[in-house]
Amino acid sequence: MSNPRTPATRTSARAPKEELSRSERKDLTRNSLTQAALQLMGEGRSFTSLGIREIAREAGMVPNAFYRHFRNTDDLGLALVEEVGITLRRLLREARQSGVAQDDIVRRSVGVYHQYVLQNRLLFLFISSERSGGSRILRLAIRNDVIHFTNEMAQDFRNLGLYQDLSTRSLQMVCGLIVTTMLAAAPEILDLPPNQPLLEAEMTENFVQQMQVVLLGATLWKDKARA
Amino acid sequence: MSNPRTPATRTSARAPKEELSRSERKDLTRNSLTQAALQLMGEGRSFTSLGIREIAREAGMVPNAFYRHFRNTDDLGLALVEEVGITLRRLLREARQSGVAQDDIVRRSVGVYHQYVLQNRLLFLFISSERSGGSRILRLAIRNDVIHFTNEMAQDFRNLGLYQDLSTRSLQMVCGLIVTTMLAAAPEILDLPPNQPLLEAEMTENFVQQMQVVLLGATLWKDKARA
DNA sequence: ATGTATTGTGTACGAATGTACACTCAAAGT
DNA sequence: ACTTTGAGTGTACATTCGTACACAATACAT
Repeated sequence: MSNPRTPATRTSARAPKEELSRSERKDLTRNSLTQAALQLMGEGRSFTSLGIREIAREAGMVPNAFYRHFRNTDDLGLALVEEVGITLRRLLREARQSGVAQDDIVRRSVGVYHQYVLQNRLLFLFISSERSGGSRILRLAIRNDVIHFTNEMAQDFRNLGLYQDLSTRSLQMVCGLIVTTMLAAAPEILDLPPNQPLLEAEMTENFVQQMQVVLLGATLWKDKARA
Repeated sequence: MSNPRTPATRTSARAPKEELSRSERKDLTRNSLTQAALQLMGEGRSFTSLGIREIAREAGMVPNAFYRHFRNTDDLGLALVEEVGITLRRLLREARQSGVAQDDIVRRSVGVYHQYVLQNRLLFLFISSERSGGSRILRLAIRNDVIHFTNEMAQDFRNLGLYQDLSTRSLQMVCGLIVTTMLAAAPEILDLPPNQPLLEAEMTENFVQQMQVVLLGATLWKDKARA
């Protein structure tokens, strides 16, 4: 009982509470770092203003542990951009599934998008801020993801037989317009005070109409007229 | 010559080099503070990451002098937003003057806008970053300026007799779409590497076509169809 | 001409930051 | 069973930050 060199009941913070492999545990803490960064941005901080100590503190670990996962904050930012890519891809997948051959497609899609933005609040906040934010590296990386997203959307339109008389180039151009409008709507959705159905309806209606204008223009777009 | 208490040739940094009234000089240094903040943002910093010392240093003054002009960095941010309002207003004015009753209006307007963004590089950088940036106060203030800008554009359309069959509400909706597209183009314009006429032409062409799609949709928009 | 208000300076201090170095200890490899 | 590895800890230090206070010097009001 009275062991001379009692190492018992160590109050170690990294107690192996669950049975997980080393790399699994590493992935977990790494994730908690990225989530901590997102959380801080959700509290009104911009990414470039985040500090290593701050992020580590929010993630509940000692500052130095940060370096076991990222070389610096920009490195963490790139990890977040990866999550952006995944999230946008998932959005497209969900949109694909949620039926497209209905009347009132636009209003339905806008609703789906609205919900998706709210459900992925922090990530869309990150996208919106950093898409034209301070770090050039992140900016370009996000822009790249958005381009991919746009092109996949164009491909989906193709697969669905929509706007068949548009060239691929023009289809991408139109999808770019749609995506721009979508992304511009995100910060407004996120800034909307909750439980204000009137404001929300007004914003949504405006958004729907803008989409309809774009699609109306697209149906009448003549590729031939181009030089 | 050998004056005992020689105060001569003081190396005072605030030497009254020119004949200016006090308030004029104050305005000048205040301006140099806001410009210093813009300059720092131009070097890849986000607004919320700027510090008082940093801004003052860039402006070539001692940290404490900052407080003679602004209570904190957010206060300076609001001053920048004011400049945003003025700049956008000026853009509309220039657009108004640069002839509207021409063929190829869109391409011409896009060119004017492109030039304007480049000429006001730092300010558009500020708008783009902070329109969905970290500080809620700045975000909403900028959003307000953009709404005003949009409505003035709609009014201009009215005055020019364009889109006469659109209700004011719909005209504003369309102008919102145009402004969204314009502002989304700004960061791409600013990130474009210089002396790459091919890339630039491609981007411009895309932008022009998107505008044309929007305007095409607008001409065919039927208000009556709305409930 | 004299006094006052205001703009900018100099010094100072506590708090926070990035990161280097040495450490612990459990998991993985042998 | 042992060694090695690597995630996380603890301490430390130079640097930077925001801001308080006293001060200097000049423009303005009287």
